[in-house]
Amino acid sequence: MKSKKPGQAEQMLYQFMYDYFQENGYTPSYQEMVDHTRSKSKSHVAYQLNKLAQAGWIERTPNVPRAIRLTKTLPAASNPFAPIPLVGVIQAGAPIPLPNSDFAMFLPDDAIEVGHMLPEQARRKDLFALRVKGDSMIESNVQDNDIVIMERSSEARNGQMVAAWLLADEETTLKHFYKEKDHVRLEPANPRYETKTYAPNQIEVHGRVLMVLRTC
Amino acid sequence: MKSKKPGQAEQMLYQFMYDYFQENGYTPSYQEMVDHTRSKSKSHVAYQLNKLAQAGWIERTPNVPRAIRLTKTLPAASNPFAPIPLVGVIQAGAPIPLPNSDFAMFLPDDAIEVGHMLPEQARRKDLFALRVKGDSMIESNVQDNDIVIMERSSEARNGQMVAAWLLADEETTLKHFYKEKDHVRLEPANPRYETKTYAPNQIEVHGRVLMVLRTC
DNA sequence: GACTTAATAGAACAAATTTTCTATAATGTA
DNA sequence: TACATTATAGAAAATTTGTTCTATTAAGTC
Repeated sequence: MKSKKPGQAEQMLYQFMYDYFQENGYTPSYQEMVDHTRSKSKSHVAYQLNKLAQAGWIERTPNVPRAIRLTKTLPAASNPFAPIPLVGVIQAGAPIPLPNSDFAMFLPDDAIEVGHMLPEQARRKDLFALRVKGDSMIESNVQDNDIVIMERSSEARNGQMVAAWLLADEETTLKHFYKEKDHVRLEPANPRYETKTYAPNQIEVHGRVLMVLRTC
Repeated sequence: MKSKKPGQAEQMLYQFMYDYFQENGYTPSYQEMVDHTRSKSKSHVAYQLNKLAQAGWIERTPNVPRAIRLTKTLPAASNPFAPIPLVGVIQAGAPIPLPNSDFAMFLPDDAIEVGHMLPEQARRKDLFALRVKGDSMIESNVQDNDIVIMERSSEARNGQMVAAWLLADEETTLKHFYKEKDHVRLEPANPRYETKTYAPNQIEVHGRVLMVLRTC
């Protein structure tokens, strides 16, 4: 398993593929790579792609045109205002399943989009946002329809507001987190809802709230 | 120009393409669509794709395999915690060009990611986030390295904090916006920086700040 | 019901794309 | 220097893929 880092040539190839994908929504063909990089043969492109694959930068499906997955994220060299889709709900009251995986109703003339952008940074975080449904956190200043910005994290300290995945119910819920001797307590901030406890292996913390965003 | 809405069959086809793309990073071939939808011929798939294209749901590049762009966003039917890359900087001090379009150094072992999610919502907004560089907004409680969550908007009211694109410099800057009789004033909140005025056609407002996020 | 239009298949075709193979230059190494 | 390894080309071959054409069925319409 010799997986050296890609050389400069491969990096440039990757950059080209990245920009191309950003621009077109699909990856370039080998010929196009030849036309836009220093490589002058498709076989050489294949050669370089093998290296990128070995290094874990890309994933390919053999024999399928334009089936390259770019796994390394690059800062957008193009329009920093490019919008990105934004979907998802989290339950703050009685938990309900979020992703309505059934067909039927999905069609989004009304898809919200959230552009985004952030640069490389020393202490990078893995952030995500959820729209809150339910009012169980109402006393923590989180209301129905708010958006919570969260840091992805599988751990939490007591008192923090977390997004927790309930294994048994296959649902996500937004609650205050308290770890006790042999169980985990998830406590809503609204006295109308009850506090529940779970075995530690019955919940997964997915992230903790960094900030609340009210889109009004 | 008869662009009726896609029927249920086309919608299902779109859903399949969407899920497929979500899963594989590239769109399916016509044959694969035949295999996974009710259509039993590639020509029929092409027929349906034409409708989707007419309706503005997809964009295709003729004669290019798997070159379908899905323009409608669907709620993620899968993992709502899927991370999304997050890149971009905005200048709050003396403007600097943001996207370092040059090659050389981009390679982001340190790409920040911001997962996201939001559902369909009545009053949907087009949001995006920027990392702030510079300290010109320091008195408005926006510091270097902060992230501002913004609403995309080409208009702004006086006093709002906006991301403005300076046409002459091809740079984006974060300032307070004031429209006056025949020019626009962009005012930093830090007295160490000067207020500048621009002809209305020399700046483009791209969005206004909804919220500040400190990732510390 | 007669007739026009839309929806659906199937097969043949033309085109684009990835692989493979062979060959040559460049580079490193003992 | 001799030798092995890595980089680079070129062209042919094998696949995969989108397109076109013809036919058949279903659906609307007067």
